[in-house]
Amino acid sequence: MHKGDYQCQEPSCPTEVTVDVIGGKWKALILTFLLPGPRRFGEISRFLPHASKRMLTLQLRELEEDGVIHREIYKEVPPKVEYSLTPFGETLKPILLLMADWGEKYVGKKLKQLKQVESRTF
Amino acid sequence: MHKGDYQCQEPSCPTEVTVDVIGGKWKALILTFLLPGPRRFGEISRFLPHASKRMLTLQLRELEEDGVIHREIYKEVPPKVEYSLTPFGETLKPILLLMADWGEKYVGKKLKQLKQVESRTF
DNA sequence: CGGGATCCAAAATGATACTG
DNA sequence: CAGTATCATTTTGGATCCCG
Repeated sequence: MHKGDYQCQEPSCPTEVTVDVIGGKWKALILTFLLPGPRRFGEISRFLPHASKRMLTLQLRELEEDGVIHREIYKEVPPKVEYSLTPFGETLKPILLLMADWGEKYVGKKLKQLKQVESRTF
Repeated sequence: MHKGDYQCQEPSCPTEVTVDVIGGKWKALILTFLLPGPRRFGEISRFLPHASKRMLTLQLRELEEDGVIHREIYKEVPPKVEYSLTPFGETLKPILLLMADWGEKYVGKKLKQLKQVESRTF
């Protein structure tokens, strides 16, 4: 069978493609946040208080380049920019929902684990 | 509704938990590779030729700490170490399969995109 | 408001040598 | 074979200032 001899040579490895698109530090979070509908930059920023504006911008640009989100600029003063999932981006929905589900189920486990690490320092 | 006011404060944000577990550079790849059954360190390494032994070790340790993989050491000479999914790790299977499916569908798109970037340099 | 540009600190990763 | 240790380098990320 030699199934073990298959090499994951980017970028032709399927899982690697997906990781490349949604694997960034904040990408899955951003995309999940966009699932219900368009969001302004400030909304995303407030949703992810630990991400700097700079990082957010960088991640949003990459998502845009990959064609999963759309950036709509309203010519107003002050400026207004809305981000939304493209039809292509919508195809990620099943993965994003599954990730949210799994995480919700195991938030407790993760919290307990972090507590143990904390207590080690004392 | 104010749904936009929800803040993703780690580690209690569901999606963030999932990203934390499978979001590492090689983690999704490793876990997917382990789906069919146990694998030796060398097999994983050959599957991911772009990952250094050092990185592989680090990622495997983290996956082990998160309880998604098990490390079985056989007291032999030369040493033999097998990695396998734990029952907990198996719960990630739906996500991993979906990620592989999605990637397979859009490998072409990604390749085309990379070609465009290449041609820009000329 | 939604960024871009720049500089710098810190973290992630690579390269290499060594080991039970 | 399956790592560990150390050092060099690259990549990320934060802080700050500026701008339309």
